[in-house]
Amino acid sequence: MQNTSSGLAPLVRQLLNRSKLTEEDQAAILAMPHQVKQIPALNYIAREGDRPTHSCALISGFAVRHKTVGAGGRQIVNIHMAGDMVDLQNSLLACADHSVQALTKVEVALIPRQAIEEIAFERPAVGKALWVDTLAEGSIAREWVANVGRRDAKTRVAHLLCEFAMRLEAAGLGQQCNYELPMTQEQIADTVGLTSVHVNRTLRALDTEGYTKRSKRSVVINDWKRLAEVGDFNPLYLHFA
Amino acid sequence: MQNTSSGLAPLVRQLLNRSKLTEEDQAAILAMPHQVKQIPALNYIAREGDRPTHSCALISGFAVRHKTVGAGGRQIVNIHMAGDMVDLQNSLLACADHSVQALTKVEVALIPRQAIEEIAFERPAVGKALWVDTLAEGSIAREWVANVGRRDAKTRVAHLLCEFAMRLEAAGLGQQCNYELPMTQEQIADTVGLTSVHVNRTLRALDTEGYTKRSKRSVVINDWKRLAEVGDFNPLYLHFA
DNA sequence: CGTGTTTTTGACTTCAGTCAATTAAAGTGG
DNA sequence: CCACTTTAATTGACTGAAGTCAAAAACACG
Repeated sequence: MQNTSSGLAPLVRQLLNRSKLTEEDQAAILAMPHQVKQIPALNYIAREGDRPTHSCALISGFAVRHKTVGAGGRQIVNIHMAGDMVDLQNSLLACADHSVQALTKVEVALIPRQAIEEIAFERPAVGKALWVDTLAEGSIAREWVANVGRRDAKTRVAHLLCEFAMRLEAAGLGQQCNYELPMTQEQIADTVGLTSVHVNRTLRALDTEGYTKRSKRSVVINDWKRLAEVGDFNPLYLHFA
Repeated sequence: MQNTSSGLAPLVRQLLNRSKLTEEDQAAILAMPHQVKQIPALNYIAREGDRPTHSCALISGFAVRHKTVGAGGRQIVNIHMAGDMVDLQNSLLACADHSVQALTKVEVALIPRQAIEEIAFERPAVGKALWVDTLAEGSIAREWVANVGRRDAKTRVAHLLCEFAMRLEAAGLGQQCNYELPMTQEQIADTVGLTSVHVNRTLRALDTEGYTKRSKRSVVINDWKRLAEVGDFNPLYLHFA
């Protein structure tokens, strides 16, 4: 398998956003055994209750992790893009406590659990990079707790737009101030803990007040600083080196 | 340092809730260099923006991690009890994105960052246990996103009471259906994303409707199953083995 | 005891949800 | 390429859960 053609190249790219890795370490990651799989939009990559045997890295497309609550609602608890490990969570822990769903058509690399554990402990730098990614993911989840717990609708939505912008750019998938948001307003609602109707009104307000310019799914951020301000957005929690 | 008297005994106990560790591995954890420190209630163990040089395991008492949002509110994003690693997060990542505050008088063990990294890679079982704990913590954060994002007040509060009950019992610090909740109603409010007034009304309602019996800070759960039901509580996400 | 939290309660407000209908966009098959 | 469906976005009128403000009661503690 040639390095640059490995399906795991996006994973390496993302890990480098938070950790240093030698050429050798990078090559070792690229050389991990894996199987590429296509998944159509809205299909499930994993389901709550699964006991997965493989870890899964996103090669292209977008996916979310979500939970279903008793009252029938759903809450999106993570958004994933190319290069993200989608379920280290599901791999080291015995049982999935949430589902992973493709938002768009998606390509994933399935990596045997064993291979992840081996590389993590044979190559400490790689192990540490994966661990750091796990921590960063936890950090993002905590920021989301604060976002849905203590911010009003406008701030919440603006915050999401900012986070997505920065992560996209870090993943090399778009520009921070001009990108495609691959989500319906209903999916945004399930992410920020609002209803789709209110998300609609809020997005509209952000447009009207000149923070953004949207058409279809495309988002143009007119003034990053101003949007970051209404969104109470401080990128520290993303832990990009 | 004798094993049973090591300040790190609670840490080992907690790790065993999610991972298997040989006697040898356990001894190695207990033997990590560390310094015990007392911290009075409400003091800070770490502050947002710190660049910590030590990791910190809780030996006794309770602590929270919280974030401050622009509008002046605060959101508690984690609750910690004896045996929890309070800031692996802060230790492997460069910069703390939240503060850690003692809820009660607290004893912590400060462990040099280096020592954590060494043991993690010299003893894969220990490294994996720490990693699993990191993942479990992320899992709890995700459940909190769902709790705050998609559940109503009564459900949220009941869920918190259930989570606390289970974690206390797992940590060997109390009984699942009869424990002391070391938080004011205002702190509960900052945890579940409500106001203290509404938390008061909600706790009262749970009492009136017979789910719980409270006096001061003590909580008695009359019927676990019923409370878990209104709280939409499924302990899977805690990932106790 | 007195002072300062914490808990409780009541009256009123508001932000976001609900319900329902309309418009716009994106597919689909002939 | 056009009628036909389906999904997504938008808008308006009304509701309701939780927030705000303010004051009283109950504790906790030096």
